[in-house]
Amino acid sequence: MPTLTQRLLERLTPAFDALEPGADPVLRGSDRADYQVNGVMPLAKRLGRNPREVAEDIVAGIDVGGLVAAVEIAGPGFLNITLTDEALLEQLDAMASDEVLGIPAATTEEVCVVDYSAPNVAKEMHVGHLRSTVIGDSLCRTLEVLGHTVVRRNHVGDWGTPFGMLIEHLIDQGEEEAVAGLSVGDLNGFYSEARTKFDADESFQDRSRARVVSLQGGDAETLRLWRILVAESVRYFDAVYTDLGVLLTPQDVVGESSYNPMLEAVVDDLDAAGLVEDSGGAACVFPPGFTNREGDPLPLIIRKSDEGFGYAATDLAAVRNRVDILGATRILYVVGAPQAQHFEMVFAVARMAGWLPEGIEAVHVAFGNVLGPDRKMFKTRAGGTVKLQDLLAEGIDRAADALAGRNHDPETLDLVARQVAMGAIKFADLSTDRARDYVFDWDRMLAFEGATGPYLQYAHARIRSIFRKLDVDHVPTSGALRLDHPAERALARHLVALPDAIESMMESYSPSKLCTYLYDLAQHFTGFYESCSVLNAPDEATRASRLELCELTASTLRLGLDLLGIEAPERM
RNA sequence: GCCUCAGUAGCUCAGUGGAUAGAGCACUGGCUUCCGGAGCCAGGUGUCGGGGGUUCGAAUCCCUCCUGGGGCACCA
Repeated sequence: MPTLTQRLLERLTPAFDALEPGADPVLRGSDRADYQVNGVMPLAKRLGRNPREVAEDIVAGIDVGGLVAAVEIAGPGFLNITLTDEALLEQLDAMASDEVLGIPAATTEEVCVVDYSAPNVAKEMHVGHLRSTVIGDSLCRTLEVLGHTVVRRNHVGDWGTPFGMLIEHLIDQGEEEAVAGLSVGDLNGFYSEARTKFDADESFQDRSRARVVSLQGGDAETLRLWRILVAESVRYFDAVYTDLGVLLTPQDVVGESSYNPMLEAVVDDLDAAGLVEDSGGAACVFPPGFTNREGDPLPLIIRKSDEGFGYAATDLAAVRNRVDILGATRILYVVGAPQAQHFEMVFAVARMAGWLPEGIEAVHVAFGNVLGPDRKMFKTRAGGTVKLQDLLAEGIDRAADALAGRNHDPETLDLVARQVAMGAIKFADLSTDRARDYVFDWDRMLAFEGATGPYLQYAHARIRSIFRKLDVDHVPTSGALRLDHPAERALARHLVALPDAIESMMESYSPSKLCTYLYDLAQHFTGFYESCSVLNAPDEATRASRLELCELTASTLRLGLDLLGIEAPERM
C-alpha cells in the first residue's frame, strides 16, 4: 500500500521531469499546508529561469485528479499543497484495514543482524547497558514491521583472562553454593570476591593463570565449570530483559567465545590476502587513513604478540559469520560512541578482505552516555555503578507512588506501575537523539505532562476509556469517516504520516524521530478531543466518524509505542 | 598533536538547504452544564558557541577558532 507521500510524489515527478529529467521536487511536510515543495527554486536556478514562472509550469503539469485540492505558489517559488479530504479519507480507510496501519513493506526484504545489549558474563548489568538494549530492541521491532528478517545477536563478554580467577573461585566455593549465590543474581558479589582473593593471594593468582591456560586449551572439566558461569549469567540477563520488556532471549546470546574456532582462519586468510604485517610480534592490518598519536599508521591488531586474539579478531570473525552463514545484508552494531574508531577499522579491514562485499551495509549505531544530575556519568550516591535491576525497581516504586490513589486493585497497580515505569525509562532514552548524552531525571521522565512515556500512555488510556464507556472493544471500519472540523482534519493529516515517521527513523536509525511523531500525534489528539465531543456528538454519523478517528489514533499510538518497546495500558 | 561527537529560549530538548527557528518544563493569567483537569487556551523570550565562506536562501554544507566529551597498538 503506497503512502500518501508516495502517491503525491508520483504526481509531482512527471511535472518536474518535463522540465529537467530526474529533478527532485523536494517534497516536505509543512505547517502552511499539507505539504510544501521546495524543489522549484533550485530547478529554476539551474534552468536560468524565473522561479515563479517555473512554478507555474510545474503547477500546470501536475495531475491533481482526486488527490490534490489546491496548489498555491507562495513566496519566491514554494508550492503549498493541500490534499483533498477524499484522499485523506481513502488513506485512513486503508490504514484502518491494514494490520500495520499502512506502513509499507520494504522494497527489498533484507536479513538484518542487530548486535545489541552485550553485557558481560559474571557481571551484573548496569545503566551503561540500558541504551544499547533499548535502542537495539526498538530497531529490531521496527525492522520486523518493515518486513525484514531480523537476527538478534547478544554479543556477551564470555571470554578472557578474568575467567581463570572466576572458575577458581567457583571451585573454592563449591559448585552448589556458588550456583545458589549466582542464581539469585548476585553476580557482582561473586566477581568481587574472586577479585579480592586474586589481589591478596599469590597462590590463587597462580591457579587462576593456570586455569586460563586450561580454558583456552579446551580442557573439558574447565569448560564445564565455565559453562556454569555462563549459564547462570544468561539466566540472570534473561530476568533483566523480562523486567525491561525487551525481546532478547537466551537463544540470541552468541558470546565472544563462539567465534574462537574461527580466529585462526581470520589471521590466515588475511595473511593469504597479503594484508597482514608483523609489528612488534603482533599480526596487524593497517587500513589506510588511520593514524596514531605520532601520525604513524594505526594497526588493527588481529593477533597479539603473546599469540592471543584481541576483540578485533572476534569482531572480524563475527562479520564473516554474519555475512557468510547468516546471510546478512545489513549489520547494525548498537554500541557506545567510544567504539567508533574500532568499528571503522574493523569495517575497513573487512572490506579490504572482501568479507563485507559491496552492497552489504555495516553500521555502527553509536550512542551517548546516560548522565547523572551533575551532568557526569550516572553513578550511585556512593559513586558506584548503577545496577540496571535497581534502576528498574526504583522506577516501578516511583511509578506506583505516582499512581497511588487511582483506585487500582493491588494487582493492577503493580502491572500498570511496571508498564508506566518501563515506558518512562525507555521513552526518555529513545526520545533524545542517540548521538547525544542525556541527563537521567526521574521527575521529568515520570511526569504525565510533556513529552514523556506516561503522557503517551495516558493519551492511549483516555481513548480506550471512551470505548469502555460504550462497552465495546473496537469499532469496525465502516467507511463512516468524515472530516468536518479542523481538528478532525489535522488529526487525520497526522495519522496518515506514520509511514513517513518510520522512514525518517530508519534512515538514521534514530528512534527519537518516532518519539517526536507520537508526541505530536498525542497533541493533535488532545486538540481533537477538546473541541470534538465523541460520545456526545451532535448526531449519529458524526459520532461514528469520531469513534473511528479514536480507534485509529489508539491503534497508531499502540503500534508506535510497541515499536519503541513500550506497552500501552488500557487504563492507568 | 591528530581524529571524532556535541554546543539552539532560564532548564530539558526538537528542527530533512527553505518562508516569521519550534516544543515541553518552569513562570503568569484564564477555562470546569465536558467522553479521564494527569487536560486545554493565552501570554515571551533566542549574538542557533564566535568568525569567515558557498548559495537566490544556512541552525543545517565548507573552512577556521573557542568550549566540553570521547578515541588515538596488543583490555574488551
